[in-house]
Order: sequence, then C-alpha cells, then structure tokens
Amino acid sequence: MYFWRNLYPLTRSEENYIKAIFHLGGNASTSVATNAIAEEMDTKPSSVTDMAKKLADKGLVNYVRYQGVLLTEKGIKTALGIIRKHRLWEVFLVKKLDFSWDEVHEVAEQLEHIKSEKLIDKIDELLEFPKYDPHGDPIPTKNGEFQERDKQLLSEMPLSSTGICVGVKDSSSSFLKFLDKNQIALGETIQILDKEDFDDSLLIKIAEREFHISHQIAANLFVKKNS
Amino acid sequence: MYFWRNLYPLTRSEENYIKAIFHLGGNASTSVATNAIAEEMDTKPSSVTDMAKKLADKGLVNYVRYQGVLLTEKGIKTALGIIRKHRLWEVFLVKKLDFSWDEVHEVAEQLEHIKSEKLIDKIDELLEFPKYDPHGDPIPTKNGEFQERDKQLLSEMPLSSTGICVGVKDSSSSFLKFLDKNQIALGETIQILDKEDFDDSLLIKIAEREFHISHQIAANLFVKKNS
DNA sequence: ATCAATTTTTAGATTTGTCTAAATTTTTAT
DNA sequence: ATAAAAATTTAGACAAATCTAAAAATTGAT
Ligand SMILES: [Mn+2]
Ligand SMILES: [Mn+2]
Ligand SMILES: [Mn+2]
Ligand SMILES: [Mn+2]
Repeated sequence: MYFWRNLYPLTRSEENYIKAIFHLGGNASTSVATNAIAEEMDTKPSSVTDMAKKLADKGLVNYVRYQGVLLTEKGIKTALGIIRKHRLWEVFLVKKLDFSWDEVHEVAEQLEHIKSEKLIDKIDELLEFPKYDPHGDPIPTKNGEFQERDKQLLSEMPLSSTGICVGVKDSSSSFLKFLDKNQIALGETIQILDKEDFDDSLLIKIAEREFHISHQIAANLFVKKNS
Repeated sequence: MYFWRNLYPLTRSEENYIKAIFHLGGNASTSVATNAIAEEMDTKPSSVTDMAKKLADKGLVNYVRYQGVLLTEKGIKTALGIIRKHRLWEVFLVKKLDFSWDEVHEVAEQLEHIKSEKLIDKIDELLEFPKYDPHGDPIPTKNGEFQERDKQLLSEMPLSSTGICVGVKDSSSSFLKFLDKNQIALGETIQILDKEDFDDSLLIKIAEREFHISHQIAANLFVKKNS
C-alpha cells in the first residue's frame, strides 16, 4: 500500500531539518532559503532541496521551487515538540545528573529524538514543569504553547541601566565556559557602569565585582531590563 | 581516506545485531546460525549475511561462510555495553519515572543507543548502582563484569520446595501484566504445594495466598532456591 | 553414497540520505 | 536592459540497510 507509506513517524533527519527551519524563522511569513538551511545543518544545498520536497509531501512545509520553505501548522507543532524534548532533557541533565550547561547540548541532540510521549511528560513532571532550559530558552508546553521571554542583548542596554541576566545567545561550550570562569550566571543582576566608544567594550558590575567585557561578550548575553 | 571509514561509532543497526547475537549465545564457543539471527531480529537471512560481513570487517564477530558468527572479545565488550545501557534505562524508567515493568522495554530499546559514557554512568550513580533490572536480569558493570544469577525455572523445582522469585524468562507485556494481576512480584517467596501430573500445572503459595498456575507460567518464572 | 530438504549466500533491486557537477533560475550591478 | 554573480535545482552517483528470487553449500535420511 504505497500511498500512505512512511508518513509517520518522522526520521531523525527529517526532525533535524524541521528544527533547523524553525530556528531560522520558518514559522514566520518570509520563507527560509535553501542555502541558509544547508549552512545551519552543515550539508549541501542539493540535499536540502531533496528534503524540502519530502517534507512538503508530508505536509510539514510549504515549498516553492527557488523560493525556499515555510513550516505549516503541522510543521510548527512538530518543531515545538522536538524543541520541548531537547530543552527538557537539557534541564534533566543539569538538575538531576549534574552536567554543566556547556555539556548538555550534544547529548540532548540525541535524546530529543526518543519517541515516547509518556517519557517526556514524566521527565517534565520529575523536573516540576520548568519554564526555561539551562541557557534561558523557553520550553514549549505539552500543548505547544511557547512564549519568548522579554529580553534584550546586554550590548543594547543604555549606560548605567541594570538588568537580570536571563539567557545566552551563543551556547557554544567556549562561551559558556568563559561565563563560568567569570562567575556570570543566569539570575545575576548586571549593571552597566561604563561604555568604551573605541571598541564598544563595557565595564559592568555583577555580584559586587566590577570588570570589563568585550562587545562580543555583551552581544551574546540576554538580560531582562529592571522595570 | 577510505581505509578507516566508518569504523566507529557503530550504527544503531550494527548495535542491534551485536546484541541479538549475544542473546543467542554468540559469546560461547558454538557459533550462531544466520537463520537464528534473522528470526531474532525479524529480518531475512540475506540481510544477516550482509551484516555478518560488515561486523566481521569491524572485528566484532568471526564469520565463516555457511557457518554463522561468533562474537570476538571486542564484540562481547560491545554487547555488554549495550545491555548495560538497556537495563540501566529500564531501572531508571521504573524507579524514577514510575513506569511499570511491562512498559519499559520498548523505550529502553531506543535509549540504549544514546552515545554518552558520562550519561549512562551518571544514571548508574543516580540509581545507586543497581545490580538487576526490573525483570531480574543482571546489569553489567562499567568494566564489563557480568554475573548471571544463580536461578532456576519454577517449573523445574521439586515438590514442596520454596524459593524466592527473582526474574522472568518471558518479558512480554501480557505475561508481566498477568503477574501484576496475580500479585506475583520479584522478591516474593513461592512454595510449591502440589504438581498436577496431567498438565504439569502447579499449586503454589505466595504471600499467604494459594492458587494454581499453568506449566507455561511456571516455565517463565525464575526462582532462587532457598539454601 | 546419493539425493532431497534445509540453510546460506549471491545477484540484483529499492529506499533514505547524502554528495558532486552541471544546468537553470533569480538577483544584483552596471 | 543586459550581463555577471549568486542561489537553487536537476542529474547521476554512492553507501547503508533492507528485500526477493535464484544459486550454491551443507545436512540428514535412506
Ligand atoms: Mn541545546
Ligand atoms: Mn538549550
Ligand atoms: Mn528490555
Ligand atoms: Mn529487562
């Protein structure tokens, strides 16, 4: 019966593409370019084209030749399901198994593909329904509700304002290790004491300590402005 | 560089074959037949032949045409690693997430392929280094030590002897649910009160209750004889 | 020892996911 | 408006894992 062959479940590769498209903004209204997906997934554009057709067949994306893809409702639901699993597993690894926040991503990349609704709901319950992952990213609920946090980059905050550190833009191990080394953790209050015009570096105060950080650091730290 | 292409890590399929071969006694001295593997894995013998060659190339089995396969030292190590993961995840699901023992196998089949030594060692630690899985099967240590339990089938115990229920031979959901329904759990003491010659059924006493069980039930329950 | 039954392997396809190289379409710059 | 550049798709290939059908080897029964 070839008609409804292999519609479900999704393969690991299909799931990874869906997630990548979501991260590139494929839930909005302007479509995501083939090359952008190829870069994000570290594959070739021709492979992306092949997959775009397959995902379109399955009703997960709308695909127009030479114009890229957009997630359908179903595609968005799917993406949120995978992201939910990824982030819950990250919380699990940190809270229950003492992983540090720079080690969890790689393992979560594997765990996010485990197929068991009961499993992830039980993990959610065990963790007492966390709202954010270790990097400050919001965790979609079981019903696919998903709220981006009110946040802005530290580099965009005005001089002498204060805010609470709520997330990172770059989750690379090297950046996270840098933050650990300098005792910059989520939840800390940061005050901008000075800005250097020459290189946009900042003098900040955090937990009674004052020090300089480069623009590159500030441009990868999210803070919530104190209201 | 095609010489050392794809030696590691093992694919999910390769891991499943290794595990199946181990379960069929591939660590002993008489080799495992192609057909037996095909049956165990629910594939065709021709597929098994293909895989046997691949595993032999990787040094995991010794394969002689028309004579089946035997695990090498390396193959045995690999099998024990996968079995360790499978059983630890089963314990985790039961102890930490309140799964019942008849639901865990399917999910553990997926989780056993997650590649992270740290992850499984941390799970082991969280569970306080359990020796047996929910079905009474022994869990290999990190170093691959593996001790089969001293046990025998209830059906082979002599009349009026008593023993402690320590495991199941059949882990099918229907059998496990039957045991739950009749409150036969691992750790309980069972006494054989009577044997029926006609159909080999038994009258047993367990937790102050007496009742009849068929030979088929008794032939799938492991007990440890009281010394 | 012979021959039939059984087991196992080979040959040739198929599906999924990937690649390279060439062709095509779209975009951008003049 | 045209041409060059960039993006995208197509065509054709390959590796992994599977299958079916046919061939070959082994086993077992007389
Ligand atoms: Mn991550
Ligand atoms: Mn994260
Ligand atoms: Mn199991
Ligand atoms: Mn088990």
